[in-house]
Amino acid sequence: MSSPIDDEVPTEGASTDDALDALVQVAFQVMGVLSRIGAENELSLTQLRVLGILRDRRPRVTELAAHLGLDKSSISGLIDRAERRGLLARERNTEDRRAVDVFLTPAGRELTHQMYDTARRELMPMLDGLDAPQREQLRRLLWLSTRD
Amino acid sequence: MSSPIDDEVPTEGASTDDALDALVQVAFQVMGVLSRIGAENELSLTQLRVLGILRDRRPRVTELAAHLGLDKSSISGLIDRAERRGLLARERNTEDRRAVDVFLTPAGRELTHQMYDTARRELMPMLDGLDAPQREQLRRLLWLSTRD
DNA sequence: CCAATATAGTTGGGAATACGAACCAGTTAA
DNA sequence: TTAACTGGTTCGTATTCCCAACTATATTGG
Repeated sequence: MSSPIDDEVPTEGASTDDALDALVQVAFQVMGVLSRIGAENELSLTQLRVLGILRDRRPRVTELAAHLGLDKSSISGLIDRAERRGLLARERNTEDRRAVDVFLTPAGRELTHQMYDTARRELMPMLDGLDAPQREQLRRLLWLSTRD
Repeated sequence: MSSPIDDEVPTEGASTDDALDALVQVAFQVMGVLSRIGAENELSLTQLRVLGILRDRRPRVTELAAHLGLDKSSISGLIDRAERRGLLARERNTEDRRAVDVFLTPAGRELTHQMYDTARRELMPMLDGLDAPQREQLRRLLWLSTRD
């Protein structure tokens, strides 16, 4: 059993792996920043995400769960706590009265906006080494990655 | 604010924001993948990270905590459980006998390797839209971002 | 039209994560 | 050699997340 690292694939190999490595590194850094900003406002990363999703949506609980990749039972408590803090609210859906819509309150919208502003400021330095054309390039490259 | 004559200086706004947005999107996707791979092996994202860090290091507990941005008290239990599963081990540092070094067992190394292999395969599709030169470019751009 | 079935959300139990405070045990400084 | 400091663990608490069980509403088939 030798180390299976020795494969020398012509064009696919090293460049791709390194790009992925870099991507993972950056991903963790981004999470760190978002996590910290959340913590400063007594919000978990997941709650931060919830607020982010609600910025431009009014999903029902199940849709929210799907977005987050979580079980719907995990969402209830999450919503409870955020609702208790007045950041979001529930409302019974009128068409399907089993369903519950979730949406930001004005206070929640305000806080979300403020946090995402902070996030932008704090993430900015990560791109310090890039000039405008490089940023544009990065955006285009990453844009391709998220097209699903 | 829009002097259409010279597009040199004030291109800070939209391009940067969009690049950051894309970055955050991708970061969440990456986390999702890693998280799932961890879960398939009954490991939390944090534990996955611990194993990843131990691949090429033999830190003491405090160093590990610093790497993860966690309190050292959070690390003990984490190590306990992974140690109980035989994935890593502790050893009293001989120079400073208060300190405890943490390192992978062969089994832990094996599992880590296998998971990171899977991760590479699963993250690969994210770069599907990019050809080799673009990947190289991405790597270089992101590389700059992680230079701290 | 109504019983069987499916779906939406909540609740409760249990394991894991993370923090801070309190606590030993070793180390360094006064 | 005390006194102060540092490295790790333990304890108590809050949160997150899953699964299973449950209630309420919707849908379907006979």
